[in-house]
Amino acid sequence: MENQGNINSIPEEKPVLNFIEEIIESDLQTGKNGNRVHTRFPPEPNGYLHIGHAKSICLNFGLAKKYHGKTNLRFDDTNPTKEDVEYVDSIKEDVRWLGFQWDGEYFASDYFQQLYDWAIQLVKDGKAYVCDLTQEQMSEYRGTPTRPGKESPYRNRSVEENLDLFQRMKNGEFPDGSRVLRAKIDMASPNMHMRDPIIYRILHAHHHRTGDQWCIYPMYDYAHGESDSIEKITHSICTLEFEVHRPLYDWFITQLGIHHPQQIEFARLNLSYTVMSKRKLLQLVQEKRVMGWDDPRMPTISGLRRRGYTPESLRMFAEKVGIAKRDNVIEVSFLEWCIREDLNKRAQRVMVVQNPLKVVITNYPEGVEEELDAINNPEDESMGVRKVPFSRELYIERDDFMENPPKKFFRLSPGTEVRLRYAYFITCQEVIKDENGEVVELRCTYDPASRGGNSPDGRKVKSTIHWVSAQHSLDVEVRLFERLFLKHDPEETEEGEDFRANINPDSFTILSHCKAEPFLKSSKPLDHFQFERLGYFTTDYDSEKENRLIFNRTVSLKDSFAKG
RNA sequence: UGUCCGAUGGUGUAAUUGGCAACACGUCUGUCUCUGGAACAGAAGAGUUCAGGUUCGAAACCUGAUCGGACAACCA
Repeated sequence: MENQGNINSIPEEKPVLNFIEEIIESDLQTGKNGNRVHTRFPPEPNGYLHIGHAKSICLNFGLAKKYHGKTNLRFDDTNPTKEDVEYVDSIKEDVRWLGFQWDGEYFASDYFQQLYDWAIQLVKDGKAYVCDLTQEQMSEYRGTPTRPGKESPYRNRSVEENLDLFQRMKNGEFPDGSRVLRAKIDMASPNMHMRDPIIYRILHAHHHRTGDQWCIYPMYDYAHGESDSIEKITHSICTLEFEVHRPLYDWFITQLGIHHPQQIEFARLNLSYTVMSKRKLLQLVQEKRVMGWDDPRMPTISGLRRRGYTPESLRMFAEKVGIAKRDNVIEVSFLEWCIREDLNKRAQRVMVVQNPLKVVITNYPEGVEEELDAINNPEDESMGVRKVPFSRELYIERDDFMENPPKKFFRLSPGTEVRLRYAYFITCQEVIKDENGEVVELRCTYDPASRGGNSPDGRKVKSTIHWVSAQHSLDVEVRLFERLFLKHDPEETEEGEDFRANINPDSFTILSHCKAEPFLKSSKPLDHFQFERLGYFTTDYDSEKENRLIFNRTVSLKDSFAKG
């Protein structure tokens, strides 16, 4: 680097702007919205939020924060047949948990009256009409992307007739599906969405907020832009598939002559090996193939939370994947890197043995116990130390012993000396087996002078292993989850393959013979730990319900899913 | 046989709008450590989908192609 060493020539840190920030900054410069930035996060309450929504949440709230603006939370509840209050509650909880606080909280249903009045205005202006075509006829008349559509025979009804019919639609005089209100635009438009799109449909359905007050409901395209406009949103950010809808978004607002937010599209998040379709996730829940929306295998925010992901890690992930218009597929390993990065700095270390092997220290006095100091987090001294009990009988990890070790194996084997972390050097003297030849116990000797983990003679050991004192140990249950859809990369899923193939309520590994430090007794749901050498774990909600300690593995210490 | 979008190391995003293609993750090498694929130090890796054109100069502008995506729900 030519600038090295010369402090004066170090270039100023250039802020890296994504294309949306560029639009906002340019609007700010021209004073387009009176220097206001107002975004919104507009989920439909028809399911739980997933990691893809997290990207959108971080974007919208992040932008508002960066430009000292505001962000609304708006529920796009225009289809009562799919929506429910359970979902609005979960959405609020998830957004809050992610660390964001919205300025306004609204529902599209708050605007039903205004939307209706505007529809009347469109009818009066001759820009909307009631159409009696059946669904089949309408799709026939609509044409195809390569062939223009043709006009509905009802297209030229008089304003009076339209007004009358629309009011009677509203009054519940017609059955579902019998008529719709359509915008009068252009049946020959190359953009299918401009071929006289439907504005209102008849739906005699109970709405979770407005009850039975309405039996006609606005379509997304009609309700969304207007809702943005009512809330004086400046930048309406959505995903790429709505790009084709933008002309329609603009059309309604222009016809109505109301505040005009700018719709900006960005590429949605795709995660390798992960199914993110709400419809499919709902299917898993309904078929009870998972414990619920918050099953630790689910890519939902609540599932990730229960699995031990932190808001910080998700925010870091969202920031690092960036914002662009190009389709992308992010490796799940990258998400896992983010959570390791975060947890490495803050997770309390604790020794847990997943597959215990008994070790007896033959030269350690019986009936004696002592407490040794263990560091809570080598990455963060301020987390302090704790006491770990030590006694004559211990458990170590079965994998940490090999009777006939290969060359690179430095852990315990007959005759070798290793360090018990924070404790003593021990040497394996004898291997005890059962009648099947299985190793059931090790007899070792310890060096009393190596207390704390170092020998005064400066002798080195090749390895340090973790352990727990048998009599003090806690029995805990550990759940190991795979990624949700291990073999199904959305890119590679073959046609006809069932994405639910290996998802079952109990299709994860439960280790029920784990031995842990007594320290864990006080752990509460969603506490984060690093079980030394084994990975990051979090206490499951079920611990309280079932009155025993259950831990979910958030992620292993290493990337066991590395490409290959 | 339509319209609209997009294409930059293995991955994801940049490139002050025409001026030496940068950052992060991953990969590799080394050091260190009382867990560790942690930490620390270093290296390799793209000439920007292709073919033309404009220009002193193109990832960027123009033309044509190729590949990928979106759009034909009374869903959002």
